[in-house]
Amino acid sequence: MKSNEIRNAFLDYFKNSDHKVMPSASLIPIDDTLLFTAAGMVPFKDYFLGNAKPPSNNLVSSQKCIRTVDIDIIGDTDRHLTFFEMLGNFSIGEYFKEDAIKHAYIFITEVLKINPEDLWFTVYKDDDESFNIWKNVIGVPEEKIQRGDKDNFWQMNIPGPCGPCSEIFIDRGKKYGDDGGPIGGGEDRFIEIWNLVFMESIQDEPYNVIGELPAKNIDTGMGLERIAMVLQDKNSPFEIDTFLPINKLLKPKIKNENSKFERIVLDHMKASTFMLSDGVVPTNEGRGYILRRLIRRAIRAFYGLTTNIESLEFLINPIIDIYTDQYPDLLKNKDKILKLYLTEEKLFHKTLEKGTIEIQKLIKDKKSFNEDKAFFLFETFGFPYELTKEIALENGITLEDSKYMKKFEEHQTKSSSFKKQSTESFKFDVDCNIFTGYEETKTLSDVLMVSVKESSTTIFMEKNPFYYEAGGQISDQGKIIYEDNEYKVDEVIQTNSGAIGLKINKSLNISKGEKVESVVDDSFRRSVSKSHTSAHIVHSSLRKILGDHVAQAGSYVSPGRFRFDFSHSEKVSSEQLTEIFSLSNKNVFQDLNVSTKIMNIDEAKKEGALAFFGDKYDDDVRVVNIGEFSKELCGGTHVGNSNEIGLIVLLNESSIGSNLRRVEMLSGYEAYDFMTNAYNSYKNVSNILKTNIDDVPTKLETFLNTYEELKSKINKYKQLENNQIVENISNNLNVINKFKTYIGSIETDSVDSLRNIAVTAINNEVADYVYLISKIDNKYVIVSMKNEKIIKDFNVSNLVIETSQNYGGGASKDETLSIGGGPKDYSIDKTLMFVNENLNKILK
RNA sequence: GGGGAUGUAGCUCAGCUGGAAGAGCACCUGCUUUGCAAGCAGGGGGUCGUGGGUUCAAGUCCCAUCAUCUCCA
Repeated sequence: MKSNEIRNAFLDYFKNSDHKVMPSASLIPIDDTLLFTAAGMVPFKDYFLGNAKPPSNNLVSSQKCIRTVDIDIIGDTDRHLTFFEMLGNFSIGEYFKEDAIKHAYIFITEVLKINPEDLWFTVYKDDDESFNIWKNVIGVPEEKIQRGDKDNFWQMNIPGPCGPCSEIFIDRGKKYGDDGGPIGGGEDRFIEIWNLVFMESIQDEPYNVIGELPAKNIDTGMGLERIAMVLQDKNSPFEIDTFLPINKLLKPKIKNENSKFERIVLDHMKASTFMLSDGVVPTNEGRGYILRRLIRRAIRAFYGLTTNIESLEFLINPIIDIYTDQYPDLLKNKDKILKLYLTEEKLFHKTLEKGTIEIQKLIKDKKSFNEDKAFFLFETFGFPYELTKEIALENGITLEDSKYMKKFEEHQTKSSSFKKQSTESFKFDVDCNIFTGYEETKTLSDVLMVSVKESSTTIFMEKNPFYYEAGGQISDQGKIIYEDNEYKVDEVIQTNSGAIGLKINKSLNISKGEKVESVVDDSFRRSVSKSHTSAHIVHSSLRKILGDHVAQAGSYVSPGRFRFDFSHSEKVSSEQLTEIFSLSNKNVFQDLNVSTKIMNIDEAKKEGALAFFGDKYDDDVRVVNIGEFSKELCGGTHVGNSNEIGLIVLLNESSIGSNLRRVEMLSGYEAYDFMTNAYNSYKNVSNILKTNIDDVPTKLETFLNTYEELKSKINKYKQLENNQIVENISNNLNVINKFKTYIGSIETDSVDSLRNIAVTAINNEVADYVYLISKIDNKYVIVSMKNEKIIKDFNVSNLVIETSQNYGGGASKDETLSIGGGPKDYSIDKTLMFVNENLNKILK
């Protein structure tokens, strides 16, 4: 069976068993605590946690996934992949163990027609219920059901649902390993194909089971690549139909066989293609960094396979072809994928070149080149260790992996010292309170819960107009009114379950059931909304002027001020910026109606609404329309009409990492204020220049030109003045033993001049030795110079250092030209006398 | 979030224990040549990332900050 057929068979089977088919979500989860969608249930997390209502209690999906925990072992095993598709059926509080097991068994044996005799099963050690279902309901022989420990218990790293699971294995026969079943037998022989998770318990913070879940859930996952491998009778997933076309292209380029490298290239290029398509941009942190590592590892592995330096670009189009039916976005994003991939490849080449230069520098000193240096190269320049090792070997240096790894681990522990988040956790037994902030800024409501801690009170109302920081928009500010007293809201907080609470830094005596009015600061809210709507307009303009590859990478929306980060690989030219912001403001002045609509996700996508981070999975999403100009999924607050924004002003465009740019802007009154100040300054300039505003640039230019002319004239005069002084010197020379010397105090205005005088006197051979002292800005400066061709064996700096000490300073140690001085007062005459005496002794 | 490195002419970079801002390429002018990175002579171009501090004196030392690269989380 082809992968496509398996996928369709799976979806069809469950569709016919009363499941709703859900499309594959983006690889970037909405949940920002996760790096990637790593399992089929990730997009449904909120349903399982009870934070949102599912469109149907029974769901089925084929979900694209990225799993990077074992990135380092990819290629070493037959089983691991970075990118894979997860087939899964889910039940939120409807069917449980028995039906889940039945469905799985029927699908595997009847639809996929796998011989029941090849199947093995595991259950959690205490889970007799599942054991009995397999044994009695399905009729599996007892010896083929094994009891496992941790591997058969599913839990997340947060307090919440957890539960035992049952796994289905296929015995691939003796040639793949030892007897003994999945627990105890050969790993490559007994292949896990399906994991059935029975969410039935609740765990607390250190992950101990503390009770039963009121609504029990089913979450299952079957790796498509793995089942395809079994059905297509291949040794590894790299040989199945979704790898075949690219494998065929790679094979002819291979000069040095290495199955690990080969697998890395295939796997990582596929994963990278999907990640790029879903909007991940290679950068140096978070998701982008994972992507960068994947791309770079692929390139490095490819270099291990071939002798021709060639781009791996040739694999991208075929990968898109393989998946284009199932994931049409790939084709749509083709240009973006290729462009971003190639810039990353180029960047990596640069890194390698730079690293090569650095290693050549370090390896010159062969004795001191060691594992520490190798790690330094890796850590600071990203130069791969294997390459360092090779180059070291060419230079007769052997590096020990264990020493290198020790450095690596030190670095890891140093980096992982994370700062503790001080999130207070509230046990809150109400789903969610109601957000009224879209309609009003003042709400009178019942108090649901109050938490008093030390000197602060956090109040949860049934209804609440305060916006909690999300989608870049900062939390609202305001107050609450209780028994005619007003209290400032110091912080808006959100519980794990999504309820919004207002924290007041005072101890208040309010109890459940009382009425409290919460009031959002109106002008604050209006100001934020102006910025948020502006951000959408700018986003749209950026895409129109720069292209569709522009994707939001983050934003910050506050009153009057907002910024927008987006993927783009080069500096935005000032012409483009002008275009972008004139387009944005034109739309502001177009009086575009801003409307929000709750609509079906598919419908919204069909209409081309832009989604920020991945796709929302509620059937109903909130879409913000700004006329026809912008359409985005968004939960934030907005103005009613674009003209309320007033004005959008660009402050700055900059880079915030490779492939990431940031624009910072002002909106509303702040924009006006900025422009007015700018205009006033400009007007001031025109007043100072005594010209009208339009002529400022030309006038300024002529001024600058004359300034330059004058400057050079002054320099000329200064030179003349200096020459005068030099001439004066020439008339007052003291000849000591044929050497023409001058020792004296000079009146001048800068160190530069003094030095210049000395240099002119010596270079023009007016004198053979000068010692000049000058008082400039209440400090003493001494310059002494000799003609090194005539006076040898004499270090002029000695005298300068010695005399400078009287002034509380020091001097340079140059033998020919020494500069020194100091801030303390000391008699110039005495100094000159001292120098005279000493010079006489030295030169005679 | 934590570590490491870098920021000097349009580009690539040098600048040691503080003491006269440099090289190569590119550019401009002239000459010589008209053939593969042409040669010779001359020239323009720098707030030494930014802001403080120490010092008689900071590209160089200290502090802060920004940007870029890189590793880890």
